[in-house]
Amino acid sequence: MPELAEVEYYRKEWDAGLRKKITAVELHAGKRIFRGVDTKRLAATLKGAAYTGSEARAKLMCFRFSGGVWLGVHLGMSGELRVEAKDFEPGRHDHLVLRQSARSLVFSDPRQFGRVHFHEGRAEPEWWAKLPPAVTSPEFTLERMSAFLKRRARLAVKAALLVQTAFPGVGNWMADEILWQARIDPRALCGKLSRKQIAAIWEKAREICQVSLDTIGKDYSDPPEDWLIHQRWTNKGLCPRDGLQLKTATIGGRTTRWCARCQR
DNA sequence: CGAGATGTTCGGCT
DNA sequence: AAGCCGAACATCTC
Repeated sequence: MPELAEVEYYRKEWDAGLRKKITAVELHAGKRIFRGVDTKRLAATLKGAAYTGSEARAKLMCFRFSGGVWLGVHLGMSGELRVEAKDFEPGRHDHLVLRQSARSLVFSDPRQFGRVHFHEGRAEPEWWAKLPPAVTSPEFTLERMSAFLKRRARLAVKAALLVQTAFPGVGNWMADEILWQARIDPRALCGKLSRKQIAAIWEKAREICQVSLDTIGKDYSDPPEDWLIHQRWTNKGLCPRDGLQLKTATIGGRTTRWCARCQR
């Protein structure tokens, strides 16, 4: 499920436990989401620490704890964060449970494409510090984005939008949304895009990221009614602009839907 | 029962 | 040699 805005929404779920101490940690050691992590150390370190704050960047969340403890969570394809009762009994896919006196903070992920990061120390860990500039940030300039698309001249634009080093946080539905709003055929090669088209992608990418954060990211409310996402994911699949049946194909290894009339 | 799912990474090919 | 593609990862749902 989670792309940029969904990740921001899930991050805030754990706010219920802010400034409160972790009394116990329960986890499924050896599960894929903990690959590369010393789970014994993680559990021992978090126990007794207070949850002091969090932030989301791209599709990654970072939770901070007293004493210089950093916990990263990537939700992968099927991950979610929840808050449960203090005596909640973890299910099969509840791989990480942080107990507090009044509640349990839960990371659940059936498919386990998600992952947990862990770091102790004063300085930001590399997995958190080394993320590219957010699409909504001033550093995400038209020049920077154009240069990237030029380097990927032989790549379909849909595939380019999924490259996380260039469009951090953009996932499959956002990529389709950007191209639909910018009226560009997802199969178009980056090298063939006009300046005007590149400018449209830049503008729409920034706008869609921001509006998604302000709706889905805020309280999971719906983005504007006329967006493609409502047709793309939940309805029959008609272009919101002209009612034409959307096309479906695999582009960049992912299912892509677009309108053959208004996207060229 | 088989196919596909809002993601990332790796190995192999050009 | 960078860049591109498909497969793999693990599980559930339609």
